[in-house]
Amino acid sequence: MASRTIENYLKQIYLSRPADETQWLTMGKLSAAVGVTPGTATSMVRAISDAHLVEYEPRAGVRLTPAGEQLALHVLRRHRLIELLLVQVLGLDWSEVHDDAEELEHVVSDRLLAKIDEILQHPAFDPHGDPIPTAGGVVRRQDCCTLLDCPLGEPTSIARILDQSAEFLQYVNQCGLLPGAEIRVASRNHQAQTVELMVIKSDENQLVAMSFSVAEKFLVQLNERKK
Amino acid sequence: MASRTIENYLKQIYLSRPADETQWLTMGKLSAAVGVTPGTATSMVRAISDAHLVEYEPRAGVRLTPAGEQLALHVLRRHRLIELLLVQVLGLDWSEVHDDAEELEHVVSDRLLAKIDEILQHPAFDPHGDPIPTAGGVVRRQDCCTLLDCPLGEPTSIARILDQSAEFLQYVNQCGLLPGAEIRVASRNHQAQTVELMVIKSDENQLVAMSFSVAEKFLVQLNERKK
DNA sequence: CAATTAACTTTGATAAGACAAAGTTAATTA
DNA sequence: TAATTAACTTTGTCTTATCAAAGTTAATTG
Repeated sequence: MASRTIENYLKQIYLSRPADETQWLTMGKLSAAVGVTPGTATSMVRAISDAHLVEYEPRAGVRLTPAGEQLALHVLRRHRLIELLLVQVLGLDWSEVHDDAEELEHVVSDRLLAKIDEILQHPAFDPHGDPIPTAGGVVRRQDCCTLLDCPLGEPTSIARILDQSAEFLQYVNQCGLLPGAEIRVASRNHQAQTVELMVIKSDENQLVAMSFSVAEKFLVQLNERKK
Repeated sequence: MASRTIENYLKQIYLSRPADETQWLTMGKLSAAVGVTPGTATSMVRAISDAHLVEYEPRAGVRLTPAGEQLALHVLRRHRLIELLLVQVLGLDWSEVHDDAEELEHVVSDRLLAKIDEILQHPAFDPHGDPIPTAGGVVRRQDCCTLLDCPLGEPTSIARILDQSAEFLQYVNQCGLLPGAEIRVASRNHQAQTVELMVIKSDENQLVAMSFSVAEKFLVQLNERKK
């Protein structure tokens, strides 16, 4: 079995992988994501490569093998199911569950995870809108775009928050922009680098403004979202 | 903070400590309990002793300091609250929760533990009848005796199972001897080294026989048990 | 195209935690 | 009391994971 350290590296390699699948993840980005010095990342990646979980090309970077990706997705599945459990069953605030899940994801047994999955009725998304890989290691594709490139004026809803830091999620809470929230993007100002959007609530609507860099952290859905 | 290894040593020192508080726990027993070679136990105990969590007397053994005992009780509190959560909320069988709890006890944050405690409504006992130390590190005394030395003929009930192995607990399940079960000890045969007892069920009673060595693993209550 | 620089790798050292095997104590037996 | 033995400690080595600092590559810039 892969150590918790290796599980962490694989997860970060997966999460930080470049959009273009032919590209390598550079060691600089990986070491930053894992939180170790570049030299440490190099030697760990060499070891993980010996176990055929990643391909490593010196001075180019690192890339998951199919086996490594499966392992990464299992870790991610654990992480996201646990987050949902903490929110839905234990009643923790969704802005606070990330750190606990980060630890728990490495110790929860398959048996326990199956039970959690069952209790939550095989959910497809975690509290931040991140897709939960299936037990078979398949990620359902989400048809999403960010608040920067979605159509203006059309009613849509928040699907996913990409920044999981507690502070940011508390801001998201205040704005009422949690996954599922109904919104309409009112305008974009390229000079001011801001987006204005309407949050549609049952009682009253609310206008929210944010910078482009923040708007990028919100994904909105294009098609109907299942479950 | 104490490492997970140290937490484990402290927990085992607590659980294996001799009944007489002036006695030392020998290194042989400790190494067996932790599952390491004697030499490893010696060097770890030296390190833990440097941190003032235990007293160590070469060739005599080891004993918790007040600080070490508090830490041990916190680990035990986590373990037992987690076991109860897994049984009551996640619906796992009580014979299967020990191993998961063994891992989870080292990673659950104080915040999460407080939430678990709240959801379970501040329980006093885990599924095996083991007392859950309070957040302040106090263990409620149980007034118990084993099936070997409790009075004959009197109605009483099972309070606690001392053997937590899955196989044994499955046997306990079959006999219907879980904590809370109403029983009456019918007879003891010192020649055959067996105890016979009546398990009082709503529909019908059942006679169960077991050896002295197994009877010792059951504690029955003397006074009324709270909560 | 030489000099600079950013990114990466290598090297050497360290800490935690473990084992095997050799060495030591102290109790038991003869 | 000498020999034996069980229990414990010491010593040396290993693995995993880390850092700091020195060395290397390759891209950028003047």
